[in-house]
Amino acid sequence: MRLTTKGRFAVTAMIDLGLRSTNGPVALAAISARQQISLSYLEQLFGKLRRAELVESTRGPGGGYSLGRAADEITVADIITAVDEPIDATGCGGRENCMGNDNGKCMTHDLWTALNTKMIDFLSSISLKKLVDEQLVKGISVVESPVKRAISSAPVVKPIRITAPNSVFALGDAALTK
Amino acid sequence: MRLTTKGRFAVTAMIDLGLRSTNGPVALAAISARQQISLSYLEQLFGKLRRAELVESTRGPGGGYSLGRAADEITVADIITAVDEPIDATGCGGRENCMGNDNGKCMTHDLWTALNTKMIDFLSSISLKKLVDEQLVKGISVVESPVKRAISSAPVVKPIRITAPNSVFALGDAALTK
DNA sequence: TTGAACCCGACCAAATCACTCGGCTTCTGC
DNA sequence: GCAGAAGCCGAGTGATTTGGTCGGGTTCAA
Repeated sequence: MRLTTKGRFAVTAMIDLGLRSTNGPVALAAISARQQISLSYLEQLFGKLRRAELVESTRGPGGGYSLGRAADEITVADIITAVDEPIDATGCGGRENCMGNDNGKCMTHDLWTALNTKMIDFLSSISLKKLVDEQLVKGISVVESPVKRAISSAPVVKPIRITAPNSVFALGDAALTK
Repeated sequence: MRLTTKGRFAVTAMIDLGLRSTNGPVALAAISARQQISLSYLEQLFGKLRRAELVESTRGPGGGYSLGRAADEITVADIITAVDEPIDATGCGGRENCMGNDNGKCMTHDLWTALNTKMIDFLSSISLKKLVDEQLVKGISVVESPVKRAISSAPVVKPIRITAPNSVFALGDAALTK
């Protein structure tokens, strides 16, 4: 499991979906507009999320995506592993033939799978529902999006795109060690 | 904070260092051989670790690296942020001018810094000492490396290099949801 | 003064990221 | 029954990161 902005986009989009999927499917175009994520990129991410059965799609007009199962049965780990699909990276190929040093099997193997497991456990302990509820508490208005203003001829606001630095989990204001 | 193999290499190397730094500094060449990490790459990583004061260097023959402070005062978060130096990535530039949607400030900001903080807290709760002790319990032999065999004319075993898939925290055998 | 070790910057191939484009399929509503 | 809204899909792309090499330093013990 890697942690990049890719995963962050996915989690963000899933929360947006979780917030609004109570009445019918949500169109990617809406999420794209709200979260400032490119539509085509969202399509790619949701393709993976759908294959992982975290979301379901409804085609045709009025269609969109809905959650594949209850929000409290989807974890952050699910989402991130779905879009990042890492497959394998124990460092030593996979089998314990990673010798070449003194002790039989390489340290890296055991060590990293241990830390790995901890991370997975942790991210698995955070459900989508939890994150959605946190957003609701913060007073986000989930009003049925007032998409009235100039139905098709809006100036479309320039995609600005902040040359997104793709590091994830950047340090916030809370002074860490550094 | 990103989580990539870079961070994994750094953590692995630091544990190797923690395991053996009881008697004098440890040479990068030794870590390179044991952990199968390229020497020059290690030099880059340790350059950053040194600048973050997580390790100290001793130059000249017999030199090497030692821990910059006690192993229980170095956390995994310290190590990863030292080598990955992410600077910023709240998605919305940094200030709360990330509007363009209905509600004043974008959801992404609060949301991700929240998750971010959780991750930092978690990784900050794991000390290097903890990881080192875990390795010791597993019966790793930290015998003073028997580097006697053919002092300089060894066949050097081919660097194999498993075309390392650089995903980090790959899923172990423990069946996750997927 | 040799040589073991760290130090440093330039450079590189491959992969990944974030994204675009263009064309398609499916389905609703008129 | 067809226009169009939506999802679906694959190819391509520039920028960045990864993981690494190379070549030269500097420092210092023996």
